[in-house]
Amino acid sequence: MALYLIRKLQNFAIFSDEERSALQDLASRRQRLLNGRDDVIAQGERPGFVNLVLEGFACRYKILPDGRRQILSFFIPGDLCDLHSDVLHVMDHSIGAISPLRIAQIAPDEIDAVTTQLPRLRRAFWWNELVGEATTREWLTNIGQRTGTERVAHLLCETFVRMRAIGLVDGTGACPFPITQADLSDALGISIVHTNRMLQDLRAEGLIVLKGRTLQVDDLGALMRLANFDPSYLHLRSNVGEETGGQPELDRETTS
Amino acid sequence: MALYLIRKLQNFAIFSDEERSALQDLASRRQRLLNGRDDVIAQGERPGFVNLVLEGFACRYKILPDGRRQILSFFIPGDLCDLHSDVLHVMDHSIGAISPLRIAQIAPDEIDAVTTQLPRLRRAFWWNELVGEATTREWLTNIGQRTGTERVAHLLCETFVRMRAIGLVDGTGACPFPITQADLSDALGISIVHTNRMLQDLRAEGLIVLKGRTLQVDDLGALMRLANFDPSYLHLRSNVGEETGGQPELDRETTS
DNA sequence: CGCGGTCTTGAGTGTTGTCAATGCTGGTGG
DNA sequence: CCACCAGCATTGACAACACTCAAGACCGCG
Repeated sequence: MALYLIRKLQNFAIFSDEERSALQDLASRRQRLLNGRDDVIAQGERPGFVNLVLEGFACRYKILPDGRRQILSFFIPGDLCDLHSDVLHVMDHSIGAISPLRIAQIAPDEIDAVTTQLPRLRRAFWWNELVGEATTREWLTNIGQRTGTERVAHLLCETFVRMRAIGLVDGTGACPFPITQADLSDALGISIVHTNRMLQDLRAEGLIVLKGRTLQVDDLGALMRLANFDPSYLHLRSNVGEETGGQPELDRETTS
Repeated sequence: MALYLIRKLQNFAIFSDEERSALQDLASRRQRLLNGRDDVIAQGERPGFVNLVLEGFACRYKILPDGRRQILSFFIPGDLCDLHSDVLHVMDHSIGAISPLRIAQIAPDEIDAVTTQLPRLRRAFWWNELVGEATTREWLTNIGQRTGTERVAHLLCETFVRMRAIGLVDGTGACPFPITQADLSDALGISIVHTNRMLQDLRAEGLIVLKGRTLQVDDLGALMRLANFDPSYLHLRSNVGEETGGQPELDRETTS
C-alpha cells in the first residue's frame, strides 16, 4: 500500500493510473516489520535499500560518543528515507523506529528503472528530496533561533500539517502521535523536563491536547502564530492554516 | 579558475584532463563580483543559476519575520550553492556574501550537458551534494546537543579542515577567516557576547589565534577533542587530524 | 583624524538544565 | 481480575549556563 506516498507526492503533481500503480509496485516488494526502538539501519552500516515508511513513525538520528542523541527528522507514513545515500557508501547517522513500524525496502535499481520510464515520478521524487532538505534547514532555524515554547509549538505544527497532508488527521483535528517527550527533547535540543513544561503551557493555553499517543490541535492558527510557523517550506499544495497562500507546485516545465 | 572546485571534488575521484577542463569551462562563463554584505540571491526569488564560489566566503541563511537570522551553512571557495533548487521554484532561504565575493553563475543546462557527457563528474557532483547535506545534519547536531564552547570549537574545526582540503591553509596552520563574531553567533545559535567569551576561552587554552580575519589553529588535535569533532561526515580523502582513519571514497561502482 | 563596524568586558537577569522523587498507564503473568 | 512492572509523564527545588543591556576599546579605512 503506497497510499500515503501517493498522497504525499500528489502535492507535487497529479499522477496517471500508470504512475500510481508503479508506485504501488515499488512499495509491495520486500516489506519489513520492526518494533518500537529498533534500528532500521545504523550509523556506520552501508545502505542497501531505500526505505519507505508504510505504517508508524521513524526518525533519523545521530549519537555522539558520549551518548547524547540528536534526532534529525521524523518520518511519517509515506516518507522515503534514503533515496541517494548509497553514493556515500556509509551511513553517517541511523534510522530508528519510533513506534511499531512497517516499511518497504526498495532497491535503488528499481527506483532508477521506474523513474527512467516515468519522468514525472522522477521529478516527484526530486521534489520530495528537496522538501526534506528544506525541512532540515527549518529545523536548524528552529533550534538555533527559537525559544523553548516556540520550538515545541513549531514541531507540533509541522508534524500536524504533514499528517494532515497525507490524510491522517481525523474530523476532530486529532492524529496519531507516538513521539515521546524524550524523543521531542532530543529533536529540539532541550531537556525532557523543559519539554514537558512547554507542553503544559501549550495545553494551558488551550492550543493542544496531547495524550495517549494522540495529538489534537484545537487552535492551529494560534499555534502557528505562537511558533512563527510558515508552512511554505513544506511546499504543500494547500498551505492552509489561516489565510490561503501558496500557489500549487504543479510540475510545469518539461524537465531535463 | 575552477581550481578550488577541482581540488574539492578530487576528494571523491581523480579526474582526467578532459574532466578537469570541463570544470574549468563551467567556471569561466558568467562571473559576478559582490561586496561584503550583498545577497547573491534572496529568499522568495526564483533561482536561475547554480552559483559557484570562486573567491571569498558566503553563507546560506534564513530570516525570521522578527529579524532573527539563522546561518545554515558557510560557503568557501570551490563550493556550489544550489545545484538542484530549481525544482522548488522559489528560494526558501537566501545566499549572502560574507566577504567580497567572486562567483561563477552556471546555467542548470550547462551542468546537465557536462554531467551527461562525463558521468564521473555527475557522480562527483552528487557526492558534493550529499556531503553538503551531511554537513547540515552535523550542524543540527552541533546546535542541538553541544555546549557553547564545543559549538564554537566544532565550527572552527570544520571550517579549518575544509579550508585545508582545498589548499587554503598555509604552512603555519593559518587560513583566511572573514567570518565575524556576529556571523558565528547566528550560525551557532548563541549570542554575540557568548561567542566572544567562548573564543576567549579557546585562545586562553592556546588552541587558536583568531584575529585580523585570519584563523590559526595551533593544536588541531586538542581542538577536535574538545569539540567532539569527527571529520568523517565531510567524506574527505584524508580525514587526518590525529590518527589517520577514513578510507578514500574513490568511485567504485559504475553508476546508474 | 574621525568614523563605522567589530570586538571586548562587566554586571545583573532569567531561561533552561540537573537532580530526584512521585504519579500514571498499559501490558504481563499469575 | 488483580498485582506488578517498566516506561513515560510530571513536579519541585536549586544551580548554571547563556542572554541582555550598556559602555568602552580597538581597528581599518577614507
